[in-house]
Amino acid sequence: MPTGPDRVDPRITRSRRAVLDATLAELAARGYGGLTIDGVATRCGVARSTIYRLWPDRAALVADAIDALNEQPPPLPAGDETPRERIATLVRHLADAMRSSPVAACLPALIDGAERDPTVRRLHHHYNDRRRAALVAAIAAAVETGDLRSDVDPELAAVAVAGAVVYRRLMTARPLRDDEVEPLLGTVLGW
Amino acid sequence: MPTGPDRVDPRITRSRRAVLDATLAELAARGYGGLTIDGVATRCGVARSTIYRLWPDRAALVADAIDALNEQPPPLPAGDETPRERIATLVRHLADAMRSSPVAACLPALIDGAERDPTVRRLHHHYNDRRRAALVAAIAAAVETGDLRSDVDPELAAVAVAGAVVYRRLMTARPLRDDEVEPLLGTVLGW
Amino acid sequence: MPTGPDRVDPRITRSRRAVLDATLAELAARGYGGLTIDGVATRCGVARSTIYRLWPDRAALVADAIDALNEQPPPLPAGDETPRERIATLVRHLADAMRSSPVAACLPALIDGAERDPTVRRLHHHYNDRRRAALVAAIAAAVETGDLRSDVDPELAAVAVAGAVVYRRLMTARPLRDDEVEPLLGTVLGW
Amino acid sequence: MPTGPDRVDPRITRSRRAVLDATLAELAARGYGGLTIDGVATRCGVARSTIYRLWPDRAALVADAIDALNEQPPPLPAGDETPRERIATLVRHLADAMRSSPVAACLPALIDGAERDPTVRRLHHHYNDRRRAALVAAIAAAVETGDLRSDVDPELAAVAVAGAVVYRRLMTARPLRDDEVEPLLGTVLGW
DNA sequence: CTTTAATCGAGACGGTACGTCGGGTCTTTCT
DNA sequence: AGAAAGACCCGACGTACCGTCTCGATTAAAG
Repeated sequence: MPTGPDRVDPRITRSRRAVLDATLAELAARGYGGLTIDGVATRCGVARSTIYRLWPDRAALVADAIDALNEQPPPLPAGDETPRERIATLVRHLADAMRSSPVAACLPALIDGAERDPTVRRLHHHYNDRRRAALVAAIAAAVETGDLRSDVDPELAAVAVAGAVVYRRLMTARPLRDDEVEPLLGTVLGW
Repeated sequence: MPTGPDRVDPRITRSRRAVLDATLAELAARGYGGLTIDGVATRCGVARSTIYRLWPDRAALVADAIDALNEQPPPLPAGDETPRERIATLVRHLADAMRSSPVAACLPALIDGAERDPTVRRLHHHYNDRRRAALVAAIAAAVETGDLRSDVDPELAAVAVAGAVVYRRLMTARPLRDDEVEPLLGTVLGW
Repeated sequence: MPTGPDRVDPRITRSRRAVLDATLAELAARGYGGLTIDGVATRCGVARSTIYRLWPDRAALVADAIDALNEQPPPLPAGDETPRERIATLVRHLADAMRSSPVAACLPALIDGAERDPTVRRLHHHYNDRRRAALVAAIAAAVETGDLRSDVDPELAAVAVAGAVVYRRLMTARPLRDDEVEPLLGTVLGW
Repeated sequence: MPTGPDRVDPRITRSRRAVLDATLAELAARGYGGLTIDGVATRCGVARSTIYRLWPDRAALVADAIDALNEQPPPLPAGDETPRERIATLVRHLADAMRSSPVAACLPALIDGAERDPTVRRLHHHYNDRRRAALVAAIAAAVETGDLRSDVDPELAAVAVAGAVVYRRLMTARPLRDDEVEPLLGTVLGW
């Protein structure tokens, strides 16, 4: 009987998916330090021993879950008309995410986890860099087309704009609303 | 008739101080969810029972420690010459803090704690609002004196600048260096 | 339909036995009021939580241990020749027990425990009644055969003889020696 | 310079008395292992520090209390007519004591304490020997006068009678009643 | 009387045990 | 052969006291 081409037991795939989802939910609900294998198992109705069979320890599980969280390709708003509109769209998208997406829900846990675990830190920084890149590109394009002053540093500008949105989510009681995006861009980019 | 002496046992003050310091250190080292009364007691060489005599539970201790953390008035650089210089000083100060201060060490824990505990949340937001106020005032003054365009919203501008510094600390591997402050202000405020 | 296998996890039986033994040892060493779950756990190298899983609290554990202590059927010397010899054997056996058996080691703890806890009291009295019954029967038999005066009350005679042995163990510095048994019977039963 | 008449601060005498009484009450209520300085202090309304000032530790306090307990000379029924009547009186007295006196209330505690603490043991045995002596003397007198067989060993007979009374108090649910004293003497001494 | 000195009540402190909860490892049983 | 169940050890929780200790506040004795 030939061994299949790396066939994986469907039960495993099923368990894997359920556990990862539950892990993200627990991460959002209890944070990095509050996450518990037992909590995850209870949430997804799987036995603890199953989790321990599939991941060596808590750290590996969390890392795997974060990976899964970020690999879900965010519905990138593609092919906008002008750089200016594209920037507005991207920031609005980010502001929206900071108010309701799974990533935002896990953000405090991610930040805390990044502080304690090198692997989490690497993932966290990596995915932020990737996400920021689109904004940097749009801003650079705007500089290119003359929509922005040429002395604008695209990287710093992107950090400022994204930073404002993140800051409002993490450091204040009021996340940035959609209608505050335009004033923000007006103030920061001089529009 | 003068108010009574209201003497407080010096042993209490001593214990209180030691425990709060240790709590902040543990918060920085293990995070909000990882903090443990046992850990705090061990770190400062105080008996667990002493901690429970002075605070009803973990939550109260953490809240108190955060309060103590913020009430140490940071050496505000006061009375600068021009608004412009004052802004630069404030931001440089913030960038510096994000690289080395106790507050920055505890920041991930604070963010995580704010997400889980309403009291921590209130404190966290309150102190951030207070700290940001100085920057807002300086920017408003710059608008007043014409150093900044009149269409600049001081609150949003402050959020963008502070947000950039915080973003670099929390979301990337490279906190903002001092020599990046000027380029940041150049880009965001058009200087 | 036969009763199910009713298998009990061998680990449980093992822990149970170890804990009960240690409890008796602690009872002998520290007494009823000095017994400590921590002490028992330490003595038998079992985790405290294991004890709490098997018994609801200290009282239940002690009661169970006392039960176990008494259920080990003492090697009753059975089927002696004459009632007279049987009485002597029984008393010698008791005197011996009062000098060295586990029961004697725990006796002060049992008496103290009986004074504080109704359950212990019930067990203590029950097992004493049971143990005394053999002596009462032998004395009654001796009365029957004319070996003892007919006005001897077997119950009181048994109490006097057993009482003497117990008294010497609990109230004096010198437990009754084997060679004192014959004189005791001579004096009390007129032999 | 002659030392004063060893005056002792009346506050001390007062505290001392109150504490010793409370100690005996606690011994009766909680036993030797359950006795607690705090319990004693609470019971007699004295501060813990006062107790610790007057006695070095728990052991000394207990020993002192036991001493006080036994030094209250029991109202010895003196000068009876015949040895036989005197014996009956003494045993009735003991039976009575085993049902209601402070000594009987503390007896389990004393037995337990004697097992753990050499000092308590010494006191316990000493006072029992003293109390038993009267009975031994009365029995010896009865032998002398021919009221008892000459082969009766007064010491063993006294132990048997006293032992019966003590046994019924400590090992059974029914302490010896007054009307059981005569049958007991009838059976044991052949009356 | 007032001063002086001791006793006293109060309670902070480092500990230890309580009984509870839950975490991660590993064994046993079931399907 | 898995997965589910759950026993095991460990450690933190918050509570209750214990015995040590340091305090001011009282109260007795001496001047």
